[in-house]
Amino acid sequence: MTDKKENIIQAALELFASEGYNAVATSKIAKVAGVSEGLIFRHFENKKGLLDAIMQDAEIRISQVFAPILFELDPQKVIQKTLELPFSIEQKEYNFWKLQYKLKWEPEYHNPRKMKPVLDKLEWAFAELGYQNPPLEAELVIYILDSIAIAILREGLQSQLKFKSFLVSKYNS
Amino acid sequence: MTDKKENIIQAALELFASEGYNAVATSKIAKVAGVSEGLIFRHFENKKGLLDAIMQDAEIRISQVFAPILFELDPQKVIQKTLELPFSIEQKEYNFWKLQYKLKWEPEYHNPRKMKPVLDKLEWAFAELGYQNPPLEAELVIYILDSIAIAILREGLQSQLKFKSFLVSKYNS
Amino acid sequence: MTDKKENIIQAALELFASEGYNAVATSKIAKVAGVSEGLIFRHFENKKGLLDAIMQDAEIRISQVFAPILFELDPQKVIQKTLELPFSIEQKEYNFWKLQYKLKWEPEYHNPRKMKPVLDKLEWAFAELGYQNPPLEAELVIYILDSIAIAILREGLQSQLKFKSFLVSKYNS
Amino acid sequence: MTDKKENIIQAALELFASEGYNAVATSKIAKVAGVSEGLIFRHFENKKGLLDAIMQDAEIRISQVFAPILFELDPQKVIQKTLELPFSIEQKEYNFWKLQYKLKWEPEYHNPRKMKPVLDKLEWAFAELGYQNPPLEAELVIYILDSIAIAILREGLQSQLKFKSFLVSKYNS
DNA sequence: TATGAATGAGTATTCATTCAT
DNA sequence: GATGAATGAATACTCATTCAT
Repeated sequence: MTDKKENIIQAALELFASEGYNAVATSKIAKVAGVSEGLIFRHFENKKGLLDAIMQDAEIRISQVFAPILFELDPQKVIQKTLELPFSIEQKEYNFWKLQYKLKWEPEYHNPRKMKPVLDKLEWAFAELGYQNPPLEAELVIYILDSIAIAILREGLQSQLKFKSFLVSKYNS
Repeated sequence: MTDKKENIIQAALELFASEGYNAVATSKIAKVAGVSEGLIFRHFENKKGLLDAIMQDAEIRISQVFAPILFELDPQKVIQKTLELPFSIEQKEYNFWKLQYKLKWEPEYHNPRKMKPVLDKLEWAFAELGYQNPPLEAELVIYILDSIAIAILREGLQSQLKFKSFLVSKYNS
Repeated sequence: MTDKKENIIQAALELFASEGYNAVATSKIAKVAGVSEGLIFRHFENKKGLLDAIMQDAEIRISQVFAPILFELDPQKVIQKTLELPFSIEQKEYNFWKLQYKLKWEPEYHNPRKMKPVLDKLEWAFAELGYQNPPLEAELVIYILDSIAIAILREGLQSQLKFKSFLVSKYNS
Repeated sequence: MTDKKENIIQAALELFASEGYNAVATSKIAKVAGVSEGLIFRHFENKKGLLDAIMQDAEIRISQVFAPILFELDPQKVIQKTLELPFSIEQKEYNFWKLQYKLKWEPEYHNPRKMKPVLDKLEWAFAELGYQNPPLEAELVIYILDSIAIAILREGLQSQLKFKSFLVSKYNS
């Protein structure tokens, strides 16, 4: 990928995340990316195509984040690693995740499939540990983590750190 | 409030909730409301003023939803009533709540103060019941309920009903 | 004329004079006049009708200003009284005169007929006093006075007072 | 400057001069200029920015008109050349000058500084020729010329030609 | 690949005017 | 006479997109 194309994607990610897809003009993306407006449309079919490209990148990044959990064989550690997920988001990835969460409201971009492997693994872990209702326990953990992730993205990591050990001990049988 | 002003608010609420504030043209609001576009600006200073009016109404509605919890004196019932909140959202209020959750990403409209009374009451309840960390328990419940509410708004009540008894029994000491 | 109608005319005169006819919204006139916007259109056919009414009033006021000159029999005094005209505009009439001068650019409102009597009288005076080219002398005086009046309206009387005696002595044979 | 940008300026100058800044819609400017309305706002920040661009061009044009007077060394000729100014306005520059005079009523655009050099030169000329009150004589000449220029712009050169020799002989000591 | 001028449909907003009360 | 809600056409301005270079 050329430098400029990458610039466009970075600028768009930043702007879409902070101001929202609709609120960002392609002219602004071009300015922030330091390229001509026309170039956006040479690299991407249209504005939506640019968003799609960003979201496609996402799938890969997300699966990389999940990999260590999926390869984990100790059920207790599966749960612990999952619980630690939101606390390990790097600052430079905030925009990326903000956009993911904002777009959850657009049916087109909300595909729960992305979480399915983690959900399954969690379910397996809870089953292994003898929990009564593994599927719901697993889903609940995801819910909790979503809310914490959103809070971190909005208010910063510090504000939520208190939950880290709290949750870990809560799920330590 | 005149009929037409109310029409505008209803149309705007519906459209803002489903398509997002920025994505909705005032001309569309007018058409859906069955009024002239100009009337929107006689009643509200500008498009944002219309959103503000909607969100101001919200504060009242929200406090009405919370009232029964705040007046509850039995700690166990406080928790139970709170847990039941998302499952009792009426269909006709979906738009209203969708908008609330979507706008959480706009700092201007996300004021956690709205939840503070419930949070305090929950904390009190957990303390009464001898939980080790009442503040975090309380906040965690809110997080869970937020996620469930969002899921209900997106996928319907049916998809989440399974959580109702699951949560109630989980918090039944 | 009712109070409110008069209010409208006063407000319109003030606003038209200071901001220009096109730049003033009828809603603003109504607000300044302290009446409903609808009332403007009950009293005047439309916005232009309001301007016309103002300009019709003008004709009368202007002829009153000119009367003392037209009745003067001493040619020297005719000239002197004319020269003193712009210096005797009362502050509260500034808006009125500003509007007159601004509208000179609209052919519809610039009618040189208004000045004709004064011009004729001046011409007669210059002829009486043996000037070589009375018509041009007369017209020149009007030109000078117009420029001075405009300067006074724009910058205040003080800035132009120096011209008063200068002109009087210049035309004192 | 591209062709189209120049077209816009020409169309705007023409329309602003004849109908007034506020009375001209940007859509009309675009139509007369033969460009899309959007282009106006690519080249100029907004409607006022277009006016500003026109008025900036003006400063240059005006100083070019004044140059021959400022370089003149014979005081008598300084006066004569000044007196001839309004009679030498070319027809194709009428719009330009109309706009200058119309905008004199907007404090933002009326800057007397533009005339200062000519005024100073005139004052010097009158002093050289032994006039009693050179500053006022100079200012008076400018006043007369303004009125004549306005009359020419409104009624055509023919109507005012009679003043040319009249004034020249008046100021020929 | 990259630019930047240009477009045309669309956007929020204003405004003169109407009308029921 | 007077109000104020309501309209619809117009206005300044924006934006995604195209295209010649």
